[in-house]
Amino acid sequence: MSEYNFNHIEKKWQRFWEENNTFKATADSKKPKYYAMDMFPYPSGAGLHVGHPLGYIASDIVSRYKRLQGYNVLHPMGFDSFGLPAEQYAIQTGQHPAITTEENIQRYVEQLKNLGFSFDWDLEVRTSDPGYYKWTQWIFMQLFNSYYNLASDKAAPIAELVQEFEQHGNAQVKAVCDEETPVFSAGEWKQMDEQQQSEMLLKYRLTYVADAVVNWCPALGTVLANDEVKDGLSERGGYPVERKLMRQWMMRITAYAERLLQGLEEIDWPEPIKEMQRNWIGKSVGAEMAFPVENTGEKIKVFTTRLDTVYGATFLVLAPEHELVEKITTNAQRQEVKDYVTVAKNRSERERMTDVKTVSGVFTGAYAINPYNQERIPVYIADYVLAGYGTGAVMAVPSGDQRDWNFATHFGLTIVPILDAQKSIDTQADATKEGHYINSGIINGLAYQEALPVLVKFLEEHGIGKAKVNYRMRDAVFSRQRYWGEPVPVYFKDGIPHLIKESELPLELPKIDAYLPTETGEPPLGRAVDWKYEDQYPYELSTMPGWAGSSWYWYRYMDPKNEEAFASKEAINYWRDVDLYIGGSEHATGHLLYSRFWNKFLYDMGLVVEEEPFKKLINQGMIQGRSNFVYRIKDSNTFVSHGLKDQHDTTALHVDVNIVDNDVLDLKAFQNWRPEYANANFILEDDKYICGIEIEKMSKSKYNVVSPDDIVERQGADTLRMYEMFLGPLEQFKPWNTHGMDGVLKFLKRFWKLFHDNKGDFAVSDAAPTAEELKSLHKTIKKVEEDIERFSFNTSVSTFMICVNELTQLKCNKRAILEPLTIVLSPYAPHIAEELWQMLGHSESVSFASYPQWKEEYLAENSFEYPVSVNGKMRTKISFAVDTPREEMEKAVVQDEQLLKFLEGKSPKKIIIVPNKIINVVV
RNA sequence: GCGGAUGUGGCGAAAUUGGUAGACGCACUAGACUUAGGAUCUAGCGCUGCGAGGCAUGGGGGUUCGAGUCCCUCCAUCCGCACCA
Repeated sequence: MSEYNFNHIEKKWQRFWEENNTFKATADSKKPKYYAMDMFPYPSGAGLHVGHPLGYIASDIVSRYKRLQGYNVLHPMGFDSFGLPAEQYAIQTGQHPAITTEENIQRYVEQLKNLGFSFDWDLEVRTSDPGYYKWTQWIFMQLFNSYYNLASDKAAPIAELVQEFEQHGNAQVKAVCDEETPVFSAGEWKQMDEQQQSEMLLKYRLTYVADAVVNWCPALGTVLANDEVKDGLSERGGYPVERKLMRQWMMRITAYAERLLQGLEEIDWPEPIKEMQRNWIGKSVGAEMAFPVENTGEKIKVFTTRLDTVYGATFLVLAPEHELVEKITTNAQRQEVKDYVTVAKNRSERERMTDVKTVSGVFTGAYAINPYNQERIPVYIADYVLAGYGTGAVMAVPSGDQRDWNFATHFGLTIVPILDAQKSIDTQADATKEGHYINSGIINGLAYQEALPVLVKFLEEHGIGKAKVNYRMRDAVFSRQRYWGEPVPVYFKDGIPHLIKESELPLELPKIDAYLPTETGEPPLGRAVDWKYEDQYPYELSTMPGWAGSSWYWYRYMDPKNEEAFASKEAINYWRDVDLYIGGSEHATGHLLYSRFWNKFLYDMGLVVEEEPFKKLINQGMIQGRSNFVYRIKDSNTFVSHGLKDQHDTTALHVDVNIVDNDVLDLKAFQNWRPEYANANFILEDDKYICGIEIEKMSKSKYNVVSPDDIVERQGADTLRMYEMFLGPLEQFKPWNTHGMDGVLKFLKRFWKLFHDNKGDFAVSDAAPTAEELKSLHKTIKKVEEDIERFSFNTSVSTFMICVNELTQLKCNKRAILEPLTIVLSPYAPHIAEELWQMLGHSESVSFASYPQWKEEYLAENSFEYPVSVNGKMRTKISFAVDTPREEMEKAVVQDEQLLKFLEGKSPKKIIIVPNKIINVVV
């Protein structure tokens, strides 16, 4: 073989790896572990496009590198195979989603194998596999059987709680539970019947059924989680979403709010993602206090982060949905309030969000009493107060809050200044905390820091409130009215949910005749015939959301075939957590938060050993599509080239990027593309049809999808891998662009050529390498090591190119240089590396070679040239051995003849030596 | 509005703790070879100037012997959150 025949080489080694199980990972190794994982894909019908492998290539490079470094590497791949598209397809065609899913996975696996990833395919998992979702259901059962104990600050078995109830009631219990949970004694507990006890326990369980206001999407026929709704539209499909009260399974993620927040401090994640999670959790520290309502005996609870402004509170505002609205409204105001509430309820989330400028609200007729100064203040309702946040009521301080100021100004309410340093509050509010309080009773003359404890003490002494931490995050809705998801392992007896027995897992999806809701509006599972627990009790008919299966899958990879546990103790103790997790940032508040929640729960249960699942996270940027356009002159079949389009009235149309080369349209191919274009005419510029371009998301409908298969066929997988890395920093978003791919292929050809003589025969020399050759090699090794350690893969590719350019110049074909270079290159271009490694006489895979370390002796023997500046001006250069001590260098510098010329007789004041960089002399 | 990021040639980009800005690749120009190919090799390629040199990292200011990098300020683009009390 004389030419670099990548097609032949790549097929050969992919087969070799598969047949030899080269990348098998087992937990019993004596080596240190490294767990590199990608976010597993949803296997869509469109197959992979060139954007998908970007993150996989990066994690594969790290995996191969870590193997060379002597680590036992776990590098698996699997499929998040429950999901909407397969179900939508099933609705249209009647084909079972399992069949579609299976076909799509086959295609994905084939495409992934073509790219030469070092996955251990024996570990593949699929969330829709009953052997897998058995354990998703099992974890659900553990959550159902647990509550959150605030005393120990961790989850605990519900059985312990029941025991406590039997002995002492719930007075001593410190647990996360529903707001309205009443206090009861042991006696009262025992008096309750089974149904009442069950209802009570549901208030404590980490997963529970409750009537909740949910995001209902009529078009999709299901509820959606908050993170699946963007701007009032569904993330998938972009359908409108409405608020609806429904009985749903919920996950008590709020119990973990504080730990989810604190945990962010320990993990090496990109700051934007951490910030998004902090934002989502939305912690705010403040106080909760009750305002009594005049003549009613009712109290309005408010939450505030600015208790210090309480003397400036001149009115209260309730959310229109607040439960007290009905009770406190006076007869005189009743009609007006009713009208306002109706209007507010009928406004969609979306309208409410877009219309934030308009001030609206209604007086209830009621007055509350400010407990600090006994002032009588009016109570309003307004939709700028949200029912779902805090207590659904606020104390309004118009001098310190702009929205309150706007409201007060609009309705002519009193504005009381409370700080002496406050700017004029005639035109706007001033939210600063500077100065000393005025008009403020017990805190007059104090500053913010001194005032707060005084106010909190007052609250507590009078029993009207307390300091409180509030979180924006709500419990997660866990039900989906869908077929293609995990069945919830629950049946109902007299309306009370019961878990099925563990031995009965998995509860498999029943067969149904159509994948649509029933006539009575029940979820598709309601169509299953004879699907009853013990032939009499109805099962839960909703299924789990998409995030259920992906919230623990990294444990299943450790031990995917285990039928006794979700993973064995040994496997979990060995692999522990994911060292490197690569995936898109779109999962910031969904998958990544839910996974951390479930992991913390499993940790509390003693089932796993690390509290945080993903130690290091990298978000790879999306590769965008580069769409091409043709311009059709209106009402004609004539297409005008991009440069001339402004002379005509045209319509821009997407054209398949595969029939465009370098923005030049292949006219023949275009005429054959679609029947209606067969007789198309063209107006050309310079004899060419130039297409317009736009950067968009890669998608079928935009005809800008580039499949990796074609690239692999034409330029090879190694070229594609290196090129995707070369394109720029991993985290960055960048358009797909084939210009430059030739440069990478050229590099691989040159590397191949170094091992071959003029006739194209394999030829390496055993001669000893020269210093120059060694320097080139070691520079490369050092740089590539550093690059991989800091996930800067694009610069490595440049380093390889420089090295091969240098060696080509030196005509170096020496084994002592090329052999280590092959090893270093192998994570990036594994196929060509294996081929050359074999030619060099090795029988095992290059992955088993040990990584060549930067050699101490080499450093000591070789010198480094320091540029020397005098007062910032570059003057000369002096060479030193790499590890020369600083004092020696300083001595040598002042004696250097070249330098003395520039010092002009003056002696240096200061000599600054930056290691390996520069020497700076200050006169 | 709040929070986060980014801004360097014709293009993708590099510069790791402040230390010779533009490595490497693409495109482009000139040349060599030739079985004419979308192959290979050589040289050039930020702006300006004949030249030595001067000017350049979104704009302005500062710290420093020295700033793409640090500080202040303004501008632009992208992303996230958004009546959160």
